[in-house]
Amino acid sequence: MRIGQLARSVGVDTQTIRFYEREGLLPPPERQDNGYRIYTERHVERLAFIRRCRILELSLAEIHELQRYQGAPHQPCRAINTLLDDHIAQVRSQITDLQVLEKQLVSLRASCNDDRDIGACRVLEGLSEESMQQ
Amino acid sequence: MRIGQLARSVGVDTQTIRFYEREGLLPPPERQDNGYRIYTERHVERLAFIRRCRILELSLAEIHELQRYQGAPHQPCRAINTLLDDHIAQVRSQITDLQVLEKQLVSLRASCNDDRDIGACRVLEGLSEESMQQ
DNA sequence: TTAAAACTATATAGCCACTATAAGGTCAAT
DNA sequence: ATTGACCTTATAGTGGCTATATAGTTTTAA
Ligand SMILES: [Zn+2]
Ligand SMILES: [Zn+2]
Ligand SMILES: [Zn+2]
Ligand SMILES: [Zn+2]
Repeated sequence: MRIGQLARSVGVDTQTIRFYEREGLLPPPERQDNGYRIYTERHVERLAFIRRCRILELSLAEIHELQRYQGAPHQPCRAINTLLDDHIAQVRSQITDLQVLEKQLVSLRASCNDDRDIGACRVLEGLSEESMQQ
Repeated sequence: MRIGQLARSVGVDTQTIRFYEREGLLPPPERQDNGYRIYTERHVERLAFIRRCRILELSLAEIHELQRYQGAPHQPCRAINTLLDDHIAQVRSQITDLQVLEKQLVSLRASCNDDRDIGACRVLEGLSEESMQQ
């Protein structure tokens, strides 16, 4: 199959496929005489794997690491689970940070209503005050 | 004061200050004969404002917009509050997305322990299965 | 006094994971 | 013969910095 069909069947852009190839995540496929890339079912699976990892927001480096593990099936899988644990920890830390952020924003927003002049807007005041610093 | 002192007093890198100047967030300061930038207290305040906005993860475009509002103090502040409301909505949506992500990751992680061969690792299986797609 | 350290300047590239644009070659159908 | 859909490579842009290279200036210390 050609790149367009692969792209449609997995739901990514053709540019993204070429990008993954350049980044070493997708093996370079055979070429037709005219230079067109020709993909196999293996490529579909490989690309789908990448996409599922990306949905979980694993980085390309992490996906690369997982692919290396796939090539060594007789080693213990501790490293894979460690990778996942680290990623989960990072997602949790992002959530916590954003929750702190949300509180600060809501508190700032609550300091003003919509019926003031900008010159008297407490939101702008809040952003201009030293007290808001951290 | 020169750029280094401004940087230290607000807690940013000198490069960041020059970057903000290029982006139009910080007005170009006077220069000494040798070309060195000379800043005033106004610049300190302006940079501190930017930094406080950045702590709240407002984008440079949003900060630019707020600065424009500061120049028109006799207009109603509705636009400011709308900007903040939009930003809060976006932060909340990020939190929700990350919470969904966390659940998926934890569920995937729970499917395996550390004592398997990579060839039998359920985490890798999960990432390779079509069922995980969405 | 001079050499080193610390500061300043500009310009340019890199980060991440794409996305967009340009400029062109290939192929099937009309 | 031309349209249109597809393919190719190369290059630049996104955001908000951060790092590097190269060079000029000021301050400090031997
Ligand atoms: Zn990760
Ligand atoms: Zn207001
Ligand atoms: Zn925002
Ligand atoms: Zn496992």
